[in-house]
Amino acid sequence: MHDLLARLKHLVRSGRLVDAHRLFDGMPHRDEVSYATLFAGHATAADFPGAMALFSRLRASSPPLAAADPFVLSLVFKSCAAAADSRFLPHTTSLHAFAVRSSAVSSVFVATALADVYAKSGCLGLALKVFDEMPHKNVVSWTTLIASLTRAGRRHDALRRFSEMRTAGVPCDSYAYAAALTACADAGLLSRGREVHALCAKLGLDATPYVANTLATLYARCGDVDRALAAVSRMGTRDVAAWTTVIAAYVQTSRAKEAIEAFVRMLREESSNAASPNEYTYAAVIAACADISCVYLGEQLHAQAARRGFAGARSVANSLVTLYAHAAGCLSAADAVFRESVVKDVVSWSAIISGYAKEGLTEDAFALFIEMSHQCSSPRPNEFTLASLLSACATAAALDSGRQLHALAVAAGLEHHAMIRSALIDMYGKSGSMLDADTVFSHRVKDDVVSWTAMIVGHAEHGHSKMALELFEEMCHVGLKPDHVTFIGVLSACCHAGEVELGLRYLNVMNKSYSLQPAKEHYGCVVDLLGRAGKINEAEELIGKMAANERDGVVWTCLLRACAARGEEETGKKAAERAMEAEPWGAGAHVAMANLYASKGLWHEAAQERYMMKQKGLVKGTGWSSVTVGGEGRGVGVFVAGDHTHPQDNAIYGMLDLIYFGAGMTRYVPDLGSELGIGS
DNA sequence: CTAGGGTTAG
Repeated sequence: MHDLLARLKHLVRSGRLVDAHRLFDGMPHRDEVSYATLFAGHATAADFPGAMALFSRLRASSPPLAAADPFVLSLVFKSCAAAADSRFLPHTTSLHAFAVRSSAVSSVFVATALADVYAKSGCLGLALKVFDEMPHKNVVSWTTLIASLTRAGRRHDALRRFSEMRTAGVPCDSYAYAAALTACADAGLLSRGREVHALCAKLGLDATPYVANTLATLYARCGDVDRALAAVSRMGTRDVAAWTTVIAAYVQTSRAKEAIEAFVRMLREESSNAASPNEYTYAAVIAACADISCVYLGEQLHAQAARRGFAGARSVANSLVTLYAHAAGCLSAADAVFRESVVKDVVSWSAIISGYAKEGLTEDAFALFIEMSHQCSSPRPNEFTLASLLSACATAAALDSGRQLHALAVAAGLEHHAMIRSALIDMYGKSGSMLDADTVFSHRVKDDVVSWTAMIVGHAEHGHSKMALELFEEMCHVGLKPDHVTFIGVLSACCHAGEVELGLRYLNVMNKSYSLQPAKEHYGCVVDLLGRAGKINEAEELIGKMAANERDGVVWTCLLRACAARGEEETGKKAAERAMEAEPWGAGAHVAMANLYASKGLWHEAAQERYMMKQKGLVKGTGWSSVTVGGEGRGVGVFVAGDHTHPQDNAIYGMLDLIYFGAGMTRYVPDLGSELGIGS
């Protein structure tokens, strides 16, 4: 008999549940112990239906066995908690009732496991009730309570319970410290975390793998990579989680290169220290690739993860969708990974939605959102989902849809979220309603740089340059540090207002006072500003100050446009050449040159540019046509009609329509409107 | 034979 039980234990431990059942069925006698052993197998397999079937069998057994056995019940609950499926809630309720009737709840094991089930099924209220009714709580019960509160986002309550537990004199173990540290890490409470760190260091528990990893997570989330690495090095050998924590720490602090290097080192030491990357590791390192849009390496990691059988894991799939959705021109790859992934959560949906939103494919983004809402176990949209959709509305200037999303955000209780607030301001600003943007902005706590920036950009885009600049000064006055996006707004406000001196000063301030290195976008604004003011030489000089690899098609096209406006043929030609070098696929330089020639009445040269575009295959689509219109200062020279590749240009089509109608001309459908010198 | 913990993606 003992021999059979030992064999059963062995089979369960090695995960051979089917063999274990066969042995179990063949046993001459089955008692609570053999049942419990088998239940443990169902628990590790997260097989609640199997556990329930076995439980029914136990209750019907003859001679009768004690179904209320604490060993048995705690394992049934454990398998339910591991399955983490809210559909099992009715079963949990009846098992709870059974446990109460049979007084099994008085077992600290049963009650703790039951509370854990409720917490993991999203019924924190019921879980807390079970906890509070427990006559004796031990360190495991307290830890479960603390972890449940943390998972539900109630970190401060979790830490209160941690203090309560210590006051009650329950000695903490490494699990308890890890739970408290997780609460600190999630809430970003560095000082509280350091206190807990000191407590467990006194007991020497900071070297246990779980605690060390939690400490590393805490410090990494607070931006202190050095402390995170120090925490990990306290443990004997780095396990997978430790490596992953380190890699993730680099990713979270925007150090993608170091993250990738750490991963490479891990692979190199793989054979000697037996720590192989798992799905979380791949998810983290692919996220690093996504951050720096390194699709090439990301694809290799994709292949490697697939070979090792991790590509199907939800975390890896989500990282891959993010990688491909984030990089230009890989949306179909993102879509393929998304469609292939079996289990989709709110992160998967949000990632793919943001991919379509970023490409300006507003309708597809909304179609996906609707598809997500129609899923049978539809994930509730969260701040990431709504923010992506709001940015899609912003690019499409879709005010009505934006308003509906605003209502949705209010209904979901997300309107106060910083991410949502700034997305709303941006959407209202880009959709033409600064009044609504201002309402969102002024009714909330003004401590968020992104919201201020969205307001500044909004005012700048509306031509309210003075307001934009006043807002910027106010923002600095209240002690907020502008970032590089803020300066794009500031500089474009100067550009719209024609404030040459001011623009140059801000470009300088950016570097001197805020130690922000101006990027090509900033130079682009000022080049445009100088060009519009007719200071073509200064504009050219400024381009000379940029790093060579920063000089993209946009700055050259800015200069070219300025030349076109002033009829500066020589510099214009030079700029056009550079623009074509930087963006051989772009048609803008040809269009601008055609405009330049058209404005001088050089119709033949203008036509020549059009012909070159056709030669280069830059004009796609059927039935393309081009029309040359005589100048008269109406602003429009040459335009080309082709297929729409940039739906965000819709606003520009609209503006051009107006101009054309105003000039008594017929409507047209161009895709290169932005190159016609209209807009910024 | 029983209950709790760390690593990930938008």
